[in-house]
Amino acid sequence: MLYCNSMKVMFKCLWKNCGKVLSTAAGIQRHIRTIHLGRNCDSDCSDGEEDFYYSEIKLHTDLVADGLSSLSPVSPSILSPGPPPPSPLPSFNQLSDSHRPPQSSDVKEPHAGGTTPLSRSAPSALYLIHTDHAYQATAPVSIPSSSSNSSGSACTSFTPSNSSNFSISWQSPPVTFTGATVSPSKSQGFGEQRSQTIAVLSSPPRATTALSRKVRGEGKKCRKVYGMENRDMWCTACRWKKACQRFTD
DNA sequence: GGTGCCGGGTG
DNA sequence: CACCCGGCACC
Ligand SMILES: [Zn+2]
Repeated sequence: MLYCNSMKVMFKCLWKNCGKVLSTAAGIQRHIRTIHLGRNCDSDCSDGEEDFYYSEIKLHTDLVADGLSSLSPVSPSILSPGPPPPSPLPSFNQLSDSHRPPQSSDVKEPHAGGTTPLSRSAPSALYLIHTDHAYQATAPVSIPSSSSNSSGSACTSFTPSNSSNFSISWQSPPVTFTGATVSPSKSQGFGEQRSQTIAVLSSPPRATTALSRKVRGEGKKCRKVYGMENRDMWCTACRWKKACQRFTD
């Protein structure tokens, strides 16, 4: 067994890019009420909604310097409603801001080469890094050059309208290989080359799942947080079955 | 089977 | 545009 004498409980805001960490539950609740929910209630008019927007994290005070490997976010709905332990512990908010490799200047991740499948297993280790938008842009930025226009404009103008979000959405190309060019002429005569073992031989079974479909986000989204019965509390994107825009992880 | 969400549909 | 849903990959 470990001698985990010194353990600390913090509360992390789950709102979009906030990531604020406070040491008391009352503090994070007030933060969420005033900042995100926009309520100017004085103290205790909590209808419990702000409980959805933060999570409790435990961390050892020893390992906090380098490890940060023992952080287990648990749902705050079961935490004791009693008064939180009075331990201010300030200046702990952005602990992981200077923890990035100095190489990535603009791009989200270094992401070597184009053809490496980048089999990233056990992603929970770097979940705590909490980059601003470490999300979408898991695909190489090389235009697949399919359907090249007749005019020879080689340089692909990207039109960097807003540097906020550009979605490449590298979908797998339509590989519906049906054997040969189906000729719809019904009077083919007699040679109806019916079946010649239509085995789609050019479709790898595991077509790099990391790239094909954006590797679904980790954290809970509105649907799981609020539940089906509270659907009107979801964000609009979740209601329309689009990518959640409240809990972007 | 539940969940996140892309693509496509409707007004 | 807002809004909804089928279907799919992922747990
Ligand atoms: Zn949402």
